[in-house]
Amino acid sequence: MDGEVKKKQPGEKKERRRLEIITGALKLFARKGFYATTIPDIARSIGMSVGNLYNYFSSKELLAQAIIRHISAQLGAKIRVVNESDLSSREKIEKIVTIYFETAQKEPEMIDFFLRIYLSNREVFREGCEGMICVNEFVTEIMIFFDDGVARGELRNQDFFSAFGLFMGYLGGMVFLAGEAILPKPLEAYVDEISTNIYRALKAE
Amino acid sequence: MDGEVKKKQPGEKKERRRLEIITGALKLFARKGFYATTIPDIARSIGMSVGNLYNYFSSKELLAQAIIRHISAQLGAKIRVVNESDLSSREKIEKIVTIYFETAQKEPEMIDFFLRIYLSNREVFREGCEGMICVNEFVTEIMIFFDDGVARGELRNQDFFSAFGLFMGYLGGMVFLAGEAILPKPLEAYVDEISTNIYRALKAE
Amino acid sequence: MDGEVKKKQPGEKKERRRLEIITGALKLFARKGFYATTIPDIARSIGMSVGNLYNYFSSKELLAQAIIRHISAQLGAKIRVVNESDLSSREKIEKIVTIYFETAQKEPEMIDFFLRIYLSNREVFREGCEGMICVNEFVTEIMIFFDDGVARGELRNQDFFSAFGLFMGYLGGMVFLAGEAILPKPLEAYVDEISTNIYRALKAE
Amino acid sequence: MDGEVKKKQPGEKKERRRLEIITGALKLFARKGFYATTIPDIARSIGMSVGNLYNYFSSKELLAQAIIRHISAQLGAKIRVVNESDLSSREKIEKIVTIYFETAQKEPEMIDFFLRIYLSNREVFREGCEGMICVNEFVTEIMIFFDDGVARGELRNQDFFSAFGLFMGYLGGMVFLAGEAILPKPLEAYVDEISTNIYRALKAE
DNA sequence: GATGAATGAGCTTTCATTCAT
DNA sequence: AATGAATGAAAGCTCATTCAT
Repeated sequence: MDGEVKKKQPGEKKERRRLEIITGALKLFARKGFYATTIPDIARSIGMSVGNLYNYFSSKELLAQAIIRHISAQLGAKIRVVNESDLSSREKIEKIVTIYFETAQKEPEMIDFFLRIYLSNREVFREGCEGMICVNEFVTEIMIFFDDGVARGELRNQDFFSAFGLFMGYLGGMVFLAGEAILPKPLEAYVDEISTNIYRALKAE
Repeated sequence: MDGEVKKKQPGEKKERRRLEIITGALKLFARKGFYATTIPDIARSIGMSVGNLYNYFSSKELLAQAIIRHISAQLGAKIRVVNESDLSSREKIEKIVTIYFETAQKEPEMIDFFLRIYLSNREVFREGCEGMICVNEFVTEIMIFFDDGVARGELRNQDFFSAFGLFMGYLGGMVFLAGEAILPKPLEAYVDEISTNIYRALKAE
Repeated sequence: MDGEVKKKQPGEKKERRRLEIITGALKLFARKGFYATTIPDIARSIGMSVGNLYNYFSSKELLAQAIIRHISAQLGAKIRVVNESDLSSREKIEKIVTIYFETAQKEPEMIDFFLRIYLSNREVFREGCEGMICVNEFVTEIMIFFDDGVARGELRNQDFFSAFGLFMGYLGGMVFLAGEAILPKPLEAYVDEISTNIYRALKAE
Repeated sequence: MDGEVKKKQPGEKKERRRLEIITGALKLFARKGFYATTIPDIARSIGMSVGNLYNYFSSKELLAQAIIRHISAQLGAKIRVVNESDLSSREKIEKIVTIYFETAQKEPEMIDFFLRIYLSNREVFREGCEGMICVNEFVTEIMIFFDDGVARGELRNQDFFSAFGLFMGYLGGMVFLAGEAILPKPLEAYVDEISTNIYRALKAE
């Protein structure tokens, strides 16, 4: 009478489909922008009908919001690993920069969506992603990294947002420049320089 | 110095009208985004007919490109003044940060357009603004600032783009956070902290 | 009286479900109109799946037609009681008016469906409810009332439809005005006046 | 300096186009219903592009509201002529019934729109036609007819809406029956009988 | 130069209906 | 009998752009 009843858990296969949509839409949005990507585009790219797509996400905006939550969770999880290690702040910075750039290299759509869709089309996220709630998991990990560093005496105690803006603005800026094919060297080649810059900016004393 | 023939310089009044369009469109684009702003919107906002507007800019994209060039020129000019002064690099950084934040405060549409329209809707600038040519004047001034600092031995010699990404990514990130009303303090209150962070990251030794 | 085999009577439980659908759909149609009511709406409102609903009614139109037949039967039955009484025509008119208004008050969806769905969306009833066959039971009772009155010498002998149009058009018009909250008095307050008007119009001499 | 300036009166030709749309849309709405008539249908029927139609009416609902106002004005004007004559109430009733039926015969779309679109799809008129304001001109004339009759002692003084419901419900009902091809005789053949019924119902004493 | 009516492709979204389970 | 995911045609509406005046 309590043997796990599998049936009727509202998802399972539906959850898989949902993820397919998110992944497919993410790619298109990142490549072409929010407005230049149409719902038929997305549906076609994953072999689903327009109507059915709407059974999963009842508007284009809601889909975009699900995507940013997805990205935030993915990136957050990767950084959590770093936070849970016992590296020094200097080493953690390098790890995080590496993670960010690797992601930008291997799954460019994730970072691109973040930079070009989420940060720029605020009207799309106004209702449903107030403040930073849709990006909460990611921000939280950066906050933990920073607080830990301060607690250990490795980083200067300053307004979190000042440090956050430096860290994320810098990385975002570099990925943008890379995307525009302006950088003379490949992104990875900058890891050391950038980590050093960030560390110098944030370190104690 | 006054013999110049006024009439028939290919523009003059036309040039004035052109600037009106740029200024009006800039405001609307920055406020509502590229796609949500319509040509009739723009025409109406400056009391001009759609048809006539097309006599000045033959497409919405070309108008947007003219705007970003305009912004780049404005910001570039402000930074040139700093570069031409004989302040130390540390002081110049503070000046530039102040200029950027003041602009964000007083003419938010300029920075907003840069962050939300130019950086994000790349498809709009793909043809006509390859690389950073439309933003050239601004980038050049930052480059001059950096090279001077290095030449004077005040800044570490490193890849320019690494320094540029730090500087502009950081400032852009902070303005974004301010725009989202996430910052606990007003933007100006961060000038010192941020300038310090940037200087520490870039300084020699 | 109890030997009847319960199982396998081609309906029984099926008949009960059918009625549930009719009642539920009636409410929604009357409230929101034919086109604004969706099949999923209806299914949800009675806790049935869309697929299964189609086992009972193979199209939205057929469902609407079943509903109007249902209403006609209900109203017809109520009027039959009046016809079978031995009241005078004057009294019968008053009874019928009262029944109509009471129904409009207590089960507004019945009258509303009649006025707003059946009378207006003729395209829905074009095939399947030609003429007045779907509303036959109701019309028949009005006809009986009229013929009786004429036979008894209480009502003037005239074209039935002229009398029918007066009777039903009048009542429908009043319910409409009531629904629009235009009437200064509650509907019941008009029973006497209206019955008098109808009687004067139809009475012999 | 005061010779009538024709230019720039906001309409003229535009007004003509507007009327074309109203007339064309009226026909389609009356024939197929509000929801079954599409904007492309309407545009095609008058040889205009969809986009341009929206320059005249910014929504389907607003178009429908313009139509009912148009109809009300037309019918109101016809009845006004009767009101301004010095016929007896009995004769006026006959005139009005004749006008109504003639209109139903010659321009059936006007009466049909009134009965099937305006009266039934209230949601369409909820915002913009509150109460009876869109149908004001017509109702006013009926009110004048009634008040005059009472003032002259020809009609019984009773609640106006009771009389209005009788008059208009009756006529509407008859046109409906005619439209359903249920009447054994042509509509005009009923004028006398109906006028008599109405007169008997309303007359003094 | 200036006007704004006109075009029409294209967008997001809806929904009756089907069908594999 | 029952489910609800899937389909896809079609709807209302928008807007960059053109062009006759």
